[in-house]
Amino acid sequence: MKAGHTTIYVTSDIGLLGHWQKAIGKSHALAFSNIEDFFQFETERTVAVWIDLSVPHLPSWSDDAWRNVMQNELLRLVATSSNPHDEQAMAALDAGCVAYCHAFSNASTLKQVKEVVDAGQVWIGKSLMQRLLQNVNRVVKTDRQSDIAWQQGLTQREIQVAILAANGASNGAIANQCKISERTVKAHLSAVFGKINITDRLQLALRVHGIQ
Amino acid sequence: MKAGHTTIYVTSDIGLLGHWQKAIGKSHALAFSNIEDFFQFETERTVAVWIDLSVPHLPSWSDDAWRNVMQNELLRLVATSSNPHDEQAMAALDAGCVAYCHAFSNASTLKQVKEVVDAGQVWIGKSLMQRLLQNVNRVVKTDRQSDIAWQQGLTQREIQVAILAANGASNGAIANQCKISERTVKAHLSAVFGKINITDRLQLALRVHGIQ
DNA sequence: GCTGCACCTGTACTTCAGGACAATAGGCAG
DNA sequence: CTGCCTATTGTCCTGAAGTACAGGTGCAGC
Repeated sequence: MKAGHTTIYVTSDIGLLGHWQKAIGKSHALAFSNIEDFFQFETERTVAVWIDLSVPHLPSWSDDAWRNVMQNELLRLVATSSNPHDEQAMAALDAGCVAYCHAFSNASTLKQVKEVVDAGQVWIGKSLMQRLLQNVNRVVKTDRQSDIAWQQGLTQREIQVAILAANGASNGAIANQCKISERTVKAHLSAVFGKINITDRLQLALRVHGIQ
Repeated sequence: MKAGHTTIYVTSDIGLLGHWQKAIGKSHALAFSNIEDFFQFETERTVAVWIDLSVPHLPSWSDDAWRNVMQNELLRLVATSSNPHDEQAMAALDAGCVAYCHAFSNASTLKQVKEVVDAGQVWIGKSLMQRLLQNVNRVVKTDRQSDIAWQQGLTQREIQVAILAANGASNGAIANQCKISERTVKAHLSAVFGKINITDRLQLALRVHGIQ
């Protein structure tokens, strides 16, 4: 096995350190038991940094200490947690970490993470990936769903008129656009109001645009 | 090197097939040059399927053919593209693929993808990861920004009244809640309308809630 | 002390939204 | 054929929204 990058382990858990050294490697590796020591560290070559997020006095990801670390092109951070959950993972990755995994993952998984990180890529688990994709979809789907939820039971014409009204068009403007009389517009809107149980076009706008 | 899972290559590009066979392996591997043949395939053991998204007649991800494939626990799909971009990647991953990479990635990268997939994890590149995280953040950040943009130049009271009005409260209701007269509510709203150059509370609602 | 600003209130008026009551016409299923 | 639904339009009326004009208070800065 080739030397790979220098590795730094940051943990105050002596058992975890042993686990890492066994799985990932001991040579070319440094170990820090507190985060301040790591922040002092300087390097001239690429370094993979394995951080146990349980380490004491870990600053917030928005802290300046992290900003400096993340701006250093030579440092690649691997966040690990003994109690992993998606929020923590997303925060870590968003801050700039290139991997997130269970601190006590089995040796082959840890080795794999190391290889992926050494190759300049990122590593995340399956469940986290699904979570991320869900978020992407939610942006689209919530929009799409609120475009259809309120329409239940409405006729095509009613929907058309409702959308225009919900976007700020006056009855007269809607009448012009739909080539019908203003009276008819009122009729359609009244029908809509009754069906979805509201009383005016502002409520309609809130429904149509998915507010409340 | 251990046998790993069976591998299936789906591509009509003979050069790509050679590249894959060289990088990932030829033994325990099948090759299909068209997608229909793959859809016919049945297995009793876990199979990693490398799909060249340039293959002809590739159905949409929402197609029933894919639904069957994705529901099969034994099949792990690796999507590859000769012209990769984030939209395609997200669509593929969302559909259920467990990896997405450049079809002609170098041998070590392809091998790494294989290992990650064999380990039951997912593999994505760095830029795509950042894209996913951006989406997560956008959900929060856009909401927050549209909460302040329209407030420029308004007094505290005006903002308070505007928010209530934008959420559907009548002038009378706002008056009660703010312990002021209905006339004053009108005055505040008129001031707001003038300052942000609109004419009625529905426009206000659209602005406040970041529509248009 | 004057000035500007935020905040508050009143009367009067115009405009528009929405409800009540009513009617006509075409399409479609039983 | 008849009842039901959709779409259309009409008039009358009420009430809310918004504007115009006019005026009150308290507070901070010059």
